[in-house]
Amino acid sequence: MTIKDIAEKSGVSVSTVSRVLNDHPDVSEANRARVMAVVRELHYVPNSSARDLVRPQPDAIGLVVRGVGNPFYTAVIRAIEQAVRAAGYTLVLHQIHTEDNEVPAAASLARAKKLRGLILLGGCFDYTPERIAALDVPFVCCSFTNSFGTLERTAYSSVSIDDQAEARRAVAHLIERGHRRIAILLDSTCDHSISQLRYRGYCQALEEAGIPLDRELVEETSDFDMAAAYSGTARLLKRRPDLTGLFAISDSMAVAAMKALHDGGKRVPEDCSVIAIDGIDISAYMIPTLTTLIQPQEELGEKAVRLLLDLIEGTGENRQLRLQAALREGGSVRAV
Amino acid sequence: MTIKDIAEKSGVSVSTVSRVLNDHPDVSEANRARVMAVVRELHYVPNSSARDLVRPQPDAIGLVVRGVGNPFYTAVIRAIEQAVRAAGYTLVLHQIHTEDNEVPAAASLARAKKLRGLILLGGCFDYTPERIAALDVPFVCCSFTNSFGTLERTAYSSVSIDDQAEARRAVAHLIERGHRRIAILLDSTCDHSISQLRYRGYCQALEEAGIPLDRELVEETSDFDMAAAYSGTARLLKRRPDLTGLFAISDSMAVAAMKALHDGGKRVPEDCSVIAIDGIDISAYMIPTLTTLIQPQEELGEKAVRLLLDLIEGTGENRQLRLQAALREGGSVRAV
DNA sequence: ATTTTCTGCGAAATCGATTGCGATGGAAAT
DNA sequence: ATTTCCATCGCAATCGATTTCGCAGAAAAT
Repeated sequence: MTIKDIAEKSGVSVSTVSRVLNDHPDVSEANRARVMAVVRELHYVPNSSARDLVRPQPDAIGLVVRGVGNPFYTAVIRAIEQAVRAAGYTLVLHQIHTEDNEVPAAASLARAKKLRGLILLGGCFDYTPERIAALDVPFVCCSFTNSFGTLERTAYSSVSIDDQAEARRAVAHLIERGHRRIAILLDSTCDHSISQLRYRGYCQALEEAGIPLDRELVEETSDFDMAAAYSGTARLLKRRPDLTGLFAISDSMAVAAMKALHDGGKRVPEDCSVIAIDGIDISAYMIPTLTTLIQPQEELGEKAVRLLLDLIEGTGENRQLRLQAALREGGSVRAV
Repeated sequence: MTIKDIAEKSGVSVSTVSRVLNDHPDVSEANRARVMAVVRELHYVPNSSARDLVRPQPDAIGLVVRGVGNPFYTAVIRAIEQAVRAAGYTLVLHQIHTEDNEVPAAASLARAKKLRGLILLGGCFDYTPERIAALDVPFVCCSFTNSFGTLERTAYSSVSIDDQAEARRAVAHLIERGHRRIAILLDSTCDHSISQLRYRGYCQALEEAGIPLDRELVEETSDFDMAAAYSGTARLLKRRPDLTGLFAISDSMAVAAMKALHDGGKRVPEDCSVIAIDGIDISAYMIPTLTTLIQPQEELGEKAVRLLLDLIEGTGENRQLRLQAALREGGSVRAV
């Protein structure tokens, strides 16, 4: 059903129908009513492709998220959505899974929806410069590590915390309180990922304190979910029951770890301290409250949007922002 | 920049360019290379509106979620996405906020993206039949209560648990274990919502057990978040320190409540038992493990998609599915 | 009564692609 | 030397809307 059908059935020209549909003044009340009646009767909806062809489409930007499941992203997404809306854009959200490669997804998304720009949230960014160029759309990475390493800073925009530095800070926090046998819980779902950066921070903190790296204290789960974190911690505990501190690379992993410690007979923080990075809402309600480095989730989202808008409307210059996390001292860490 | 520009710059007709772009065989290697070179050089991307005008666009269905923040929806969304993809459709995700009215949002979404159908997830559905008709697109409600009451069962498709019955079951679980002073923690962000249905179930269970309703044991938080649940529980505790059981209408509220109980000097479950509904992942990692009625999250999503596909491709008949929740007995409930 | 001003309306151009069909040319077959 | 065939390519129609422009005819001004 097209506008022509409406025109015929209501005895006017397509122009008039179009005018009615777009609230143009140049149409009589009688015709307007007649056309509207037909439109309603036939449940006619204008073809948006045809419409967009003539009228420039409303500006939209896309958000590609890997694993909406992670509660950490929730607040970020919310902030992004608000900022995007405030700037007069529409947000199209696209979820991808870990198995997928997000480049094609992002590209097809951008193509299909005529997006002005893209925000890539939560994933790893190990693309070659060629693949980035192939995207051919302004984009910014949010909490999105580029571990490919070969990219210059001007190759893309990004906003995130300094993963390595913050991880170092978290581990140093434990070391300062006398811990020496500190385990790390990380996940290896994505090579060269945030996990790797935080692992480097862990190593760095140990090194600075003169503590040799003990591979037995490194537990790498195969999956980025709580069940894996739980069983990983259980294995860790069996291997090294003498550990006194645990650094989890995410709050949700820390939560699962605390449960595993508890079930394994370890009290937190009396027997083992736990620290993490993220600052998801629910971690404040753990018993004891999780000590963690809170990422500025709202700010991450807002800044990401700002960077993207700069790219789209402004200078078009790539920038890389590193925000600071804030330590929340809960009850999960104790000096030994 | 249009296909015509590409054609001119590479010295061929638009047809040839189009053929190159669409991998048609009827084009020489020389031309193909030349055109591709120009395309890359100019970073040309075909206008999808124009393309869609000629070629029918891939089928997409939309998912309108109120508050992606709620971790309960995560698994549902994942299941929906998978099912949608498996059926050969694309999923467009649209987040809305509690302040917004989701009807216009959904309608504009459907219109703008030419969606074949809509899934409304997690919200309340108090629309009049007229407003539903105005949507004019196949849709199904998933975990989406219709409390308007005036709608016949054939007016729309839906899938959810039987909120009232499951709430009754949860509260009965406490009553069977000897509890009589059972509080309920609910939220009133949305009138006539899931919260209301679960409240009815609470009342029903009490009534069946001959326990009079005590308004002091009913705590209605103003916001659907954990902070509100925490302070609500604190108020509750101050008002009625003699309570022995607590029914939270969601897992995340239960988590906050457990923290408030703990901070208020009540041990769970020794002093107060806690039960909830939802079954979010993290609730299994609480200490003690939260006793809850687990909603079949994957099944909810899968069934929702199935119902929608029936509407789109099949009989077009509206159906209403009620799935069963499964009791998980954690450590948060104890007999008195 | 004639001219001028509006109001409404329709014909047709336009947006940027895809594609059927016919034309062209050279290679192969006769 | 014709004829046939096949591989390429371009013309033009088409998709479904919006919008400019000009033309009617009624209303207002002269």
